[in-house]
Amino acid sequence: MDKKEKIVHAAIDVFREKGVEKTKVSDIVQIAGIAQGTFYLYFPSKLSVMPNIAEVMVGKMMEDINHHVQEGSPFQVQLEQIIDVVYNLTKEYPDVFALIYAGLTQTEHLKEWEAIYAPFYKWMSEFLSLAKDSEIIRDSLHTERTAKMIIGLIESTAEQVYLYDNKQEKETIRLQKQELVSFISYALGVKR
Amino acid sequence: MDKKEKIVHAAIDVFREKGVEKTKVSDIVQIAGIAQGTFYLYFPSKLSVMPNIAEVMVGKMMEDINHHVQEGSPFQVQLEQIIDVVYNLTKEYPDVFALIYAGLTQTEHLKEWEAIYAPFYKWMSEFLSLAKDSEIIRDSLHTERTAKMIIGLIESTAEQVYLYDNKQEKETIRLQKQELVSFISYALGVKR
Amino acid sequence: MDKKEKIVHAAIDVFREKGVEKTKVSDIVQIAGIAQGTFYLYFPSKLSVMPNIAEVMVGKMMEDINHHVQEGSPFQVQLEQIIDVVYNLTKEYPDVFALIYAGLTQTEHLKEWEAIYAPFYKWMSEFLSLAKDSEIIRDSLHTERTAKMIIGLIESTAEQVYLYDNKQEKETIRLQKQELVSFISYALGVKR
Amino acid sequence: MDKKEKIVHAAIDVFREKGVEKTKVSDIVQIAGIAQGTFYLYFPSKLSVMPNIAEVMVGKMMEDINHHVQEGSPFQVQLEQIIDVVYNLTKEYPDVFALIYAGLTQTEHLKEWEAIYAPFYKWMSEFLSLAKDSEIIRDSLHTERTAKMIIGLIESTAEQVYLYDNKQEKETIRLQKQELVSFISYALGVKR
DNA sequence: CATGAATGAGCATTCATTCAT
DNA sequence: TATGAATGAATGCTCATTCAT
Repeated sequence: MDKKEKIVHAAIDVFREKGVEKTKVSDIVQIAGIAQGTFYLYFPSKLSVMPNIAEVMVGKMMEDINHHVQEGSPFQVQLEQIIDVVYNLTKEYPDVFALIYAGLTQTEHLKEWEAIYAPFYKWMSEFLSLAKDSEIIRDSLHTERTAKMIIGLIESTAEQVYLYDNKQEKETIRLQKQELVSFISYALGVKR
Repeated sequence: MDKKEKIVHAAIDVFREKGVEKTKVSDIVQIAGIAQGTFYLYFPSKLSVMPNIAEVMVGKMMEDINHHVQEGSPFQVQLEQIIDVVYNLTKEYPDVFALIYAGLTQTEHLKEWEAIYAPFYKWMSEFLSLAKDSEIIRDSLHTERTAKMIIGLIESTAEQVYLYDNKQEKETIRLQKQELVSFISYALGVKR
Repeated sequence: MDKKEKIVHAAIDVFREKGVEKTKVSDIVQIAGIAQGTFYLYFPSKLSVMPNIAEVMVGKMMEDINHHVQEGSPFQVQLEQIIDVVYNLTKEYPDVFALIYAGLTQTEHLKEWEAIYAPFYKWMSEFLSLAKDSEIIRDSLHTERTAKMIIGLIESTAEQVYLYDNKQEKETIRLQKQELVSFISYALGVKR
Repeated sequence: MDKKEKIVHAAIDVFREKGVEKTKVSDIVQIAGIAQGTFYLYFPSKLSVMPNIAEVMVGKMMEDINHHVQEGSPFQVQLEQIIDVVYNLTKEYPDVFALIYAGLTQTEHLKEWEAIYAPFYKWMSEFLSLAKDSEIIRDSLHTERTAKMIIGLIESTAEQVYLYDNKQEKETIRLQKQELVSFISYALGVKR
């Protein structure tokens, strides 16, 4: 792992623990095990690490998707698998996405968000296209637009469950997921 | 308007203009027209104003909903009106919601979020209940859970449109909204 | 107890607990159970309470002396009783004398110290005079000067025992006191 | 002279001139010729410099003792020389000792006092031991305990002379010293 | 490339003091 | 007299950034 990667991963850890505002560059370099000055060889400022963090997180997301969503499975099952991936990542990194969001908001990097999220959007679009071609979902939907909606929907519910609500019970989460699968299935007009 | 309100409204203005991180307490008190020390009589820190800002924003939201959503109108029209309200608020305060979100994440106030958002959740639940009772939407959905989903969905798409995508064209936004109405209508199993 | 007395006693408590520098006027008024503004009706500043505190402490000292030193007892016994009084007060208020000292140093009130301590000096002078007249102690000593020395000596050893040395054992303290009695007795040329 | 030493010496100067309470960290760093932030690399706060100041002062004391107390001289003469050293230092730094005392009281460093003063205590103990072995002073005294007493006694009289009493006349001081020499000589049972 | 001691502008925060009630 | 909310000057302290090694 090179120095740059070390910094990014250290930043994720520290941001998670202390929040963006309270994190000092000195905290990051300490965890990264490098010198204070070295940080500035790779990043011009604390917040400029954000896009790289986002990239890492989206990378994780895509990796998990590729690992856990089985192309052969029925559409609804794949949908559940996608939801599981997003929920699990949100659970594991309860606030990193919020953090990225916050961090990006505070800089001029917001525009990069689209580009960073592009792989996930693209994957979802293709997933929907495939289903549309196979006539599994309704023909009237616009795959790109719908892809973004679904991703936003899954993420926002995941956050509601793992961030806002004070630690819900397993059963509640299961019900919530089921409701979400139904909601999306109906929305897509899945033919059973 | 008492001092506390003055601070909250000044904070909204300054946060919008400069972002949370770059805002100094001195900026806020200057706009609020009070002394530096007075701020600390009401709030222990800059970020602790966040929950109150959130309250104000949700208040605005509920007010707009009550003004613009006509109870007599057909379900789909009301749905469009709700979406318009959320989109317009997001457009008017493009980053305040992001800010609240970010600000809350950075403090321990995240748990208050649920309570602050409660009025909106409740309104939406009742809106769905009514429609369910009138057999306008499918009977199988759970109104509370679905209410949260719809709110999360509308907000996340609104943010995608007004925050991430570099200022979209009007036409694109219109299409996006239409797609959203369809998506939700299908999801709810609206009987036409 | 009138307001002024309340302030002085509250100040003693708070100074002991937090030290002079870290004590806020607001702490004092809170303990005194009066309003912030009321403080300034009686004292112009935090440090100006010091001389009154000193007075209270010297008052306590004189009171204890009058209670515990028996005029009829042999000289050495009375000496031990004096030492006990000073030691016990130092033990009970381990740092108040240091505090007064510190507080006085920081203002222009140092000169008042002499006046405040005067009763104790006077009492000790007379105690020595009496003993000198009765030919219990050597005739060559100057009672005023020696009085101050003895007081300084007893106080400094008391502080060494109760402030600096990390909480000594009872036995050590007893030995120390005995040594002190001997020391002073020799110094005064006590005839046995 | 390294940065830390610079800070300590600057602090002594500023504390002497303005008193502890009125001294700002910015005053110290200005005299020390370093940056504000640098101060905090070496000391966590203004008062935490105190133990180091104490060390410097005790260092000065020992140096003067070694210079001015002649081992060959008669016991009484050496005693006078010790008293002169303490008096002169107290005169030269009329409030630094008070300051240290005050400063230590206000922090948690009081316990360090013993360690810092140790060299002086040790020197005095040995001085007494030697005199005891040579049968110059009475055999019944405990050297360590008596050493502390004598040091406390000399210091407290010096402070009475140079701090409390409003600038005494030379003659008064001479008499006071003489009285002190007598007092100690009797106390030690010096054989003439 | 890497370091980490030093910097000092910048800001949050405090708290003695006031004054309208 | 008594109050305590409001004040804002004063200051401690932080921490991103630099640069000589």
